[in-house]
Amino acid sequence: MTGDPPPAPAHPLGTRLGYLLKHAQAQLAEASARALEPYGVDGRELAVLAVLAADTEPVAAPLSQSDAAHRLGVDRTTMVALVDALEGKGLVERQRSAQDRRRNAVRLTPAGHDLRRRAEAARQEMERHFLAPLPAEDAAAFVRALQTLALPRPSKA
Amino acid sequence: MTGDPPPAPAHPLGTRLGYLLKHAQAQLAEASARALEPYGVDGRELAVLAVLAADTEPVAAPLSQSDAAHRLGVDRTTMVALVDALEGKGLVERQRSAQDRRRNAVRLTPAGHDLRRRAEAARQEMERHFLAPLPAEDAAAFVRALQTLALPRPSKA
DNA sequence: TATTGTTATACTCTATAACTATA
DNA sequence: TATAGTTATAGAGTATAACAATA
Repeated sequence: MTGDPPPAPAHPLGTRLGYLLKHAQAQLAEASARALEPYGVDGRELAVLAVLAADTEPVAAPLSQSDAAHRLGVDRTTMVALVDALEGKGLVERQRSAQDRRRNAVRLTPAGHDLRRRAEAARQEMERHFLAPLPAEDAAAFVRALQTLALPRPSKA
Repeated sequence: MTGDPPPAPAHPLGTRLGYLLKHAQAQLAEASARALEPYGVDGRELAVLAVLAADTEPVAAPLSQSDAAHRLGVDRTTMVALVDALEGKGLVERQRSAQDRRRNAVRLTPAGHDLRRRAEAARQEMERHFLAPLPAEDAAAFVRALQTLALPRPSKA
């Protein structure tokens, strides 16, 4: 009557979403650190460069630190240190806005544009490798599911 | 010739695995905190109770702090504070092992067993709700993919 | 010598509060 | 009054180093 017990999970915590997400992130963070190490930036710094590049390419007004912080989902006080680091590496420049002198226009330098392109390619390659244990369709479905779960949900409207 | 530009991603970072995993975890952490708040434990503490319960139910020797730390994937110094907290809440007991007096046998108290059962039910319900935006099959596939990606890979053998 | 539990310490990431200069 | 940038500070989480007790 008592059926076979379910195959004891090799990892007793392997069914807990919290544990799985935490460790998936840890694995990715390690791979990301390795992949970006030659470029002298970490994942968060590269994300800042990406955000700046995305809204700088047209003739549109460059982003302020607050703008960038908002798009990145971090506090504006966190962005200060981030921009400090990137500026110290010569990848971005601060410039007081003429229209509103409270704001710092943050722009990619030519070196910043160049590094961003190369580091982004490395990141994409790293992500491909990270997802490689999954069949291509599963990998795509995984990313879609993550987007559904991670991006703001309209439920609490 | 130039086809329509790809629908600008509402989130410019919504295709970055690092960003998605980080935010998915943040969403889950929030939901977890809410769900477990009535029980007075957080997700990590509940995971400790689960690990202890899994290996205590048979007559097997109870786990030491090191054992528990290893199964949880945390440092043994981290486990000290975790057991301190759980002991302070009356959910576990430390007992010097008679066979090896260096080791602390950590056991669930009756209150610990009871709370673990109830809090685990709440956690499972929380996870169901968290995954609810996904069709059932996608949710199952997502968890399987996470297991593949999060649990140790034999690649570096 | 090696291991367990422990403490002290330090480091990362990030948020809050308060200040300044501008608006 | 409100906002942008900045600084100082504090908290969470976790790791490393060193020590005592035990093997």
